[in-house]
This record gives sequence, structure tokens and C-alpha cells, in this order.
Amino acid sequence: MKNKVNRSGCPISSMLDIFGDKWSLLIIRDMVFSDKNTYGDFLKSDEKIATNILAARLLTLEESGVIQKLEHPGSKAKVLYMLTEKGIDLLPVLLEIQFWADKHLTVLPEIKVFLKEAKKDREKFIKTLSRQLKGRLSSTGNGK
Amino acid sequence: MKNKVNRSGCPISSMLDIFGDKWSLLIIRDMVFSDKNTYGDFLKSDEKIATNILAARLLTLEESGVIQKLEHPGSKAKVLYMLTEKGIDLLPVLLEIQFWADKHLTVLPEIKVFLKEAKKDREKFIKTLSRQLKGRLSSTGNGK
DNA sequence: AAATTTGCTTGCGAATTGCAAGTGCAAATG
DNA sequence: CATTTGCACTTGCAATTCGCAAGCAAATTT
Repeated sequence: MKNKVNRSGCPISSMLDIFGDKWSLLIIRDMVFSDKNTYGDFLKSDEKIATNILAARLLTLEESGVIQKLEHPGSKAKVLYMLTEKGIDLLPVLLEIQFWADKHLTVLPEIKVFLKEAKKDREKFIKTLSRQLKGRLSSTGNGK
Repeated sequence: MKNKVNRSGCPISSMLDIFGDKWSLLIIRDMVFSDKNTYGDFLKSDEKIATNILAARLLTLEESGVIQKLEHPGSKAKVLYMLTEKGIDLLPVLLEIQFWADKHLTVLPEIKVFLKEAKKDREKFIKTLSRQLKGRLSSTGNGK
């Protein structure tokens, strides 16, 4: 859980020191909303991240303590990437980004339906999904 | 209000197409929380943005419709940068980022106090500050 | 045993970043 | 009213980062 830069004491700036690029948050998105958890999974996402960029981002995300590498239960050739609690706690940020995009950008109808649902009871949605994600966490022996 | 890229139909990805760098959100932060509204104001912020980068970001933010350029009431030499409604609506995103940072990163005590206050009644805080920001908007003749 | 999958690493040209200096107009100053 | 200062940028250029393509070793499948 390394702390590299830190342009200022501002929390937004500090958050951007980790996530201020076009890819890092998408990896978290895939883990939160699409249950992706291997290198190959992330490579396959719609935005087509380059393999070297993916490797670099996974490393910094791990160094920042938002994800962790674990041995994959199904195969030694695979690596299991999991969110830490720090990573799971980004869910409200991801949700608000989507609510904003839903209002001000072009969003696919299927996603609009999902967001409408999530917005209906925001707190409960966050609590339920967070619990679910943190549940998986504790079953790895790394839960708090 | 230009639409340049669009890596996928995902709302998070689309938001990152605009804000996926280390500077854009900081400009919005300065406008929302520090009442900054001139080129010089933004240059002076703690993170020391380079002048060419600032000019480039202001342009894309304007093209994305989150800020607008207006003539400065006090001086012709100055330019007044203002948030649009689209920009003001980023407040919940900025808040959640800060709540996350408050929990998981190192944050200055004064800011922790501010965030504690904001969190106490999140909805009211957002409504009040949004109204305030949108109020300024309508006094420029560009309010909806 | 050979082919394929998986998680990377390496090379390299292209694009972006960031520092420093410069430019043109407006406003303040002497 | 001539000159300096302030303001909002632009330009040049070196350094870093990005992104495509290829390569690679270990594990797994056929």
C-alpha cells in the first residue's frame, strides 16, 4: 500500500493521484459491477485497454491498496484480483458518476433502467452491494 | 458543447472521456468550493497546473459544456469562467470522492471538519450549495 | 508431446505533458 | 501620454506516457 506522489493535501487531488487517468476507474467498475477478476477479464472489456497499460494500472492500484492479488482457486495459471475494502468503498463515487452521466450524457437505455433502480433507494443499493462485495472479501481470509 | 471521443456506451467511461486526467476535476473543484473564476485564479492553486495545460483543459471543459466563458464584469482584460448546470451537477461526485478520501487517505484536519459537516446532512448540503451556484448562473442571463 | 491459455514484458513510434519563454491587449502608474 | 504591469493565453521543446504489436515463460488443455 504505497504512497507515491501527493500533489497537495486536497482529498480530490489525492484521489486523482491514484485515479486520474482514463483506465483505473474502469478496472474498478469491472470488478464492482461485472464480477471481473482476472487479467484476461479486464482485457476483454469494451474500451479495449492495452495489455501493458493494464499491467501498469493493476500494479498501481495494488500499491494504492484498492485491489489485491490472490491465488486463483480454479487454476495456478490465473491470478485472482479482488477489491479491498478501500476499493469497495468507491461504489458511491461510481454511482454518482453514473447518475451524473445519466442526466448529462448519452447513456444506453438498459443502463438507464439499472440506474433508475439504483437511484430509487440509493442507500439500500449501496449497502446491499457493498455487503455482497465485502462478503467475498472475508471468505479469502483477508476480510477485516 | 462538442462530443469528441466515446470509447463505449458506459457512463463511467464517457465521464472519464471528459474528466479522465489529473487536472480537469481540480478546475471544477476550484469553481465549486473556492469561488475561483479566472485563468489566474486557477493558475494559483496548490497543485501548480502548467499554463498550457490549463488553457487546453478550459477549452475541453467548455466544449464539453461543463463550464462557459463570459465577459468579466470588472475588467475587459479578464475572462469569467462559470460552471454550467452540467458542471454544478458534479457536486455529488466531488463530495463522494472527498468522503472516500476522508476515510481512506490522508486528509487535512480542517477539511475533515468540513466533510463531517457536509456528511451530516448530505442532501441538504448539496441542495443548498447547488442552489447557490445555480443562482449565480441565472444572474448572467444564461440560467435556464 | 504439441498446441493453447494466461499473465505478463519489451520495443518503439506517436501523442501528451510540463517547463520556460514569449505575445498581444487592457489597465494601472508615473 | 508614455511606460510598466497584469492578464490570458501561445509557442518551442525536452521528457514522460500511451498504445499497438510482438514476444515469452509457466500452466493447462488436447
